[in-house]
Amino acid sequence: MGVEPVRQSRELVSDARQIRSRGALSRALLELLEEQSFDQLTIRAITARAGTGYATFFRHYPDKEALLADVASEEIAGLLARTIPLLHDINSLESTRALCTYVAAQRKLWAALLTGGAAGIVREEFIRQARALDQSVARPQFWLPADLGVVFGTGATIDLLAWWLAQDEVYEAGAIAAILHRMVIAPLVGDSTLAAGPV
Amino acid sequence: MGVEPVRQSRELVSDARQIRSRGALSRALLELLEEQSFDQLTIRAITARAGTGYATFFRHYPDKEALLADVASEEIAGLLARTIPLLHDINSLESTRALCTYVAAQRKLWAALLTGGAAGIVREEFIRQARALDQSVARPQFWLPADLGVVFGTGATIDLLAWWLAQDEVYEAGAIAAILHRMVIAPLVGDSTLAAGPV
Amino acid sequence: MGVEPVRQSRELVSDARQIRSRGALSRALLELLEEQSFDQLTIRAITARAGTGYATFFRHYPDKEALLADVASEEIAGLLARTIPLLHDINSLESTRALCTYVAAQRKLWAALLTGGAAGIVREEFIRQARALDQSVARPQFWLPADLGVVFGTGATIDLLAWWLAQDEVYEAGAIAAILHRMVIAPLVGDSTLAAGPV
Amino acid sequence: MGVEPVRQSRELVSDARQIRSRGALSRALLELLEEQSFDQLTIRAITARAGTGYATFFRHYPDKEALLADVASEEIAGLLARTIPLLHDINSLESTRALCTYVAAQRKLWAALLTGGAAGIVREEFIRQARALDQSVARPQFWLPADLGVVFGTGATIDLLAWWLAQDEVYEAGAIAAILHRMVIAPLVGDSTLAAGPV
DNA sequence: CTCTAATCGAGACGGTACGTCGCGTCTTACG
DNA sequence: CGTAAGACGCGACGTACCGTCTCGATTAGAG
Repeated sequence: MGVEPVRQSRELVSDARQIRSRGALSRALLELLEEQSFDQLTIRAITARAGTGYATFFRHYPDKEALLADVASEEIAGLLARTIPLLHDINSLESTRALCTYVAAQRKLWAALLTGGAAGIVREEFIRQARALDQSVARPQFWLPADLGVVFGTGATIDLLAWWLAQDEVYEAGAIAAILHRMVIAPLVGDSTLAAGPV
Repeated sequence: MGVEPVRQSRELVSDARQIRSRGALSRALLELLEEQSFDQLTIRAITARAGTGYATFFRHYPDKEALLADVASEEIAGLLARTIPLLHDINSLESTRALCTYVAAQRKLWAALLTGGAAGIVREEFIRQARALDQSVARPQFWLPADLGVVFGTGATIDLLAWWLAQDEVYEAGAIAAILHRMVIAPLVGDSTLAAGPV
Repeated sequence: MGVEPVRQSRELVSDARQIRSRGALSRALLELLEEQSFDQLTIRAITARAGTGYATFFRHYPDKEALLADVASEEIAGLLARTIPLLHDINSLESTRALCTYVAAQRKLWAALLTGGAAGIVREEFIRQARALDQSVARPQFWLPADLGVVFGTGATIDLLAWWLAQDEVYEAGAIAAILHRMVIAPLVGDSTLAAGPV
Repeated sequence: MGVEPVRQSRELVSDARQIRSRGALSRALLELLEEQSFDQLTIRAITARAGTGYATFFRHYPDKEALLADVASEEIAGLLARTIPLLHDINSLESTRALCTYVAAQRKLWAALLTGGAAGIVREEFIRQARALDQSVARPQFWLPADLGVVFGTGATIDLLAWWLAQDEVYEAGAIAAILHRMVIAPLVGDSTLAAGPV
């Protein structure tokens, strides 16, 4: 009877109506996150903003968190995949600059995710995913516990990017990359030359 | 009628019963935060755990957040007061060690606040208070925006302490202080000797 | 677009598929009425039982009630046409026996209608139709309001038949006819001989 | 937490607020039953009419049926207690008249219960309760199955009373009692004199 | 025997009532 | 007569079913 199992993945949906509904809900969520915190955000408010029926929400997602995950999870994975390698690159400063440029290219999305009402949740999801990756890749220093390295590196990077995206006067990606590298990446990889030198 | 204006501050309370109720509620909150997230914590659960009447809660606090603030706000201010000066001390490593020792002395409280269900809120409150302090004191480097310095320094310190308190095998305060200094404090104050050298 | 006007009457349908769908829905309704009440019966359950698509239901009937009416209305009219004349027959006992024999011949159908989950609705439809007939035919006694005679006669007859059909050990049609005649028909037509005498 | 067990019985309630709420809900139910059927009656509509909050309904009754039972169950038992003895009284006509007078005295209540939207349910509850009573008391005739006697007697009596209460021009209790006695009671007890004679 | 239009299944959708839960206010009965 | 216990109005929750709608995929029956 009232089965209607929730579709798991975004791409497996072909029906045009479903695509429309999901798009509307995602857009509504990002819009509302600019105004209020994720916790005090109502599913009713999301569906109202999206222009869909209330029950339609549950035909796609079991709860608010699932919608956020659908919006953010892959983006987070994508960004993480570009962050972890920073620690091994020969020229880590150049790579850091590439990372910032990538974020700047999707500035609107990342501003919503990192400075909006879901910032805390997105931040935790970042760290959760980072910890789940093979930690051996993230062990740059013998005196630093690997897990702490991951938590510190990921958290500090997110904080720095979030601060950047929250500014009205836009710093250039290069400037932020320099700071990010000097404050976070270099201490992790032990790149003393750059860490100590001028920018 | 049902006027009963809520008492604003903790010290203005003299009645023995009020002190008892507030203590019970605070203790109940900290206990419950070890089990579940702050958001999904109900006032009914807090009062049940505290052994007080449901309505009694509202005679002391307007809502959950107020109770948390009452428990955490001053502690946060106290810890912050010990953190900011790190950036100006001649011997910042020594000061960092003092900070970690202080936290270790109140390990139970800080574990509840920094690793429990309210961790996110407490973290944000830390940063909020830090930003509100005179930022001039926190400008160690010309190439680093002052506000970003505060956000980065505070956030990274909290993350590091939270990670430490979440470990079962207890690292010594000195070891953590060394890491904290090398990863966060030194880069902020430009203490290149320590930052670059081995530990 | 979605015009597809609902067919009003049963006989105007020629397409084999429509006949099949309607038959399946009718059968499903009667089956389900043996298990639960008409009210708590959902259209989804009917179509599932019938093996038809959900929307197909609405291509034939505007709502649940219409399906029930399609199944029951003509049967009710047919039975009523055999009941009313009882009141004028010379030999009313013989006619009553004929009525019961007729019901027994369609026992399965009438058991579903009179003892199943739609019993109340079918009963009211009986009385509604009986009242709509010319009431002059039903005025056997000067001291009895005609409308009351119809209501009493129809209602009591239905109740008696329903009780009969609900019994596991099957009373013979003749025995029920005797009781029906003695308790309902005779008092209505003033047949004092039979009403007062022993059976 | 959300315990608040529903109070079972009407009299065990002492709190003035509960009494007020229950009264308002009962009154609202009876009012609305004059306008529409019980099934299509919404709990929201009942609470709206009663002027209470929606959730308050469930603090007193688990569902619509329970409210109806609270309103009707004892009244039904009371009326039944006056109906069954009719079959044994020496002077059954006199007793029948007393029954009708009793109903007339509470005309408003019984009109709501027997002619309103819950008529079918109330009727079934009448028969259910009657069947549950010791059936030996209701066996007046050897040729009539006891259970059928109960069903017929109760059902026919209710129908007759319902018809009476539905009339605008009010028949006198005595006139209805005469008809009820002649059509239902006399045939059941075999009182041939009255059944055949004039009124 | 084909081909065209009616009918079908499947099920997403906007609605709305359900019954539950927690909030914060206000009343009551009890100690 | 002050306080705990808890009833209340409110509103969001997640579920179920309604009746409408759009999709192809058959499949009948007219030509």
